[in-house]
Amino acid sequence: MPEGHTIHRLARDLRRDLAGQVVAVTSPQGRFSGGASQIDGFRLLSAEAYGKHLLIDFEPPAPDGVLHIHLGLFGRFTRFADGAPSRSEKSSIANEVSGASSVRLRLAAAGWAWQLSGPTVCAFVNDQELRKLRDRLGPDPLRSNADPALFVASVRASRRAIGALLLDQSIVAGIGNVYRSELCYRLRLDPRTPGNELSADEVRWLWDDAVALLTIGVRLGRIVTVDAVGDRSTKGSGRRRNTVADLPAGKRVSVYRRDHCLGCGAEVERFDLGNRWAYVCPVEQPSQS
DNA sequence: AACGAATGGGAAT
DNA sequence: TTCCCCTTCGTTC
Repeated sequence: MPEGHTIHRLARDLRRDLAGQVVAVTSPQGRFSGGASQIDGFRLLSAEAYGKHLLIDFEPPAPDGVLHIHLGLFGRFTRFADGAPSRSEKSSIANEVSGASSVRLRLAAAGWAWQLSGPTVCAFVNDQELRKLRDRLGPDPLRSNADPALFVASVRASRRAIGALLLDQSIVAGIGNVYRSELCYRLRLDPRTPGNELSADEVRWLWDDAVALLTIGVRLGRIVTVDAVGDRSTKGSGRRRNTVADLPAGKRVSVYRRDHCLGCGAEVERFDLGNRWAYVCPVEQPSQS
């Protein structure tokens, strides 16, 4: 499910399956903004992620612009072999049979087909709209050319709570509700702390940890923010903890949606922060005031 | 069957 | 701030 790691992994997989191929683009649901036909039958060049946004490029003479997809909370891309829907896609099949497809977009090429359902955005956008989108996104920890100083400066200039800033895609692109609670926990930081009360080192630590966690998320295909047992990979910053291995369900996060803190067993507190639930361990993340 | 949540975000008020 | 959209899945009646 979709925080930045999901979209970057998806972009990688789409490139692997479809880059360089002529792709049949359709919208079984019929709700593709602008119409799928305008990019149907062109060669797919690349797929890239910027934060939680997925951008897909087609080779001219396809129209100028890119296919813009945002999964939102419910969106999902599913891969099928040889165009044959897999058995796990029962509901999708049932819907298609009944004539009420939930498939917003289908990308089909030799070997593989990908189907998108439930996205917030699926539209072909021109270069100007694309620029507008890029302009309202902050640095993405998963992009190698991202500038951490931008993140540090904007956080330290704001009186808003760090937990709200971490969800603001114009401050940092790609972090969602799980990572924000887990990042604050790992720094033993109350997410209600105003950004301007944090030291440059603390904010930089948040950035570096976001890079580490999101990278692991891409590799594993799921969010894991807890150190694997026996993992001693603390070289480098020393303070940095690197989560490298997958862990069993129930041991992958420390506080998010948990009743008790995985670290110390204290009862986890939950409160609204930026219109989403934030989770803290009141023992390990004591409030400042 | 009906309801509520869910790793999100934009538009309207 | 509040409302609304998107879909799936688990729980409750």
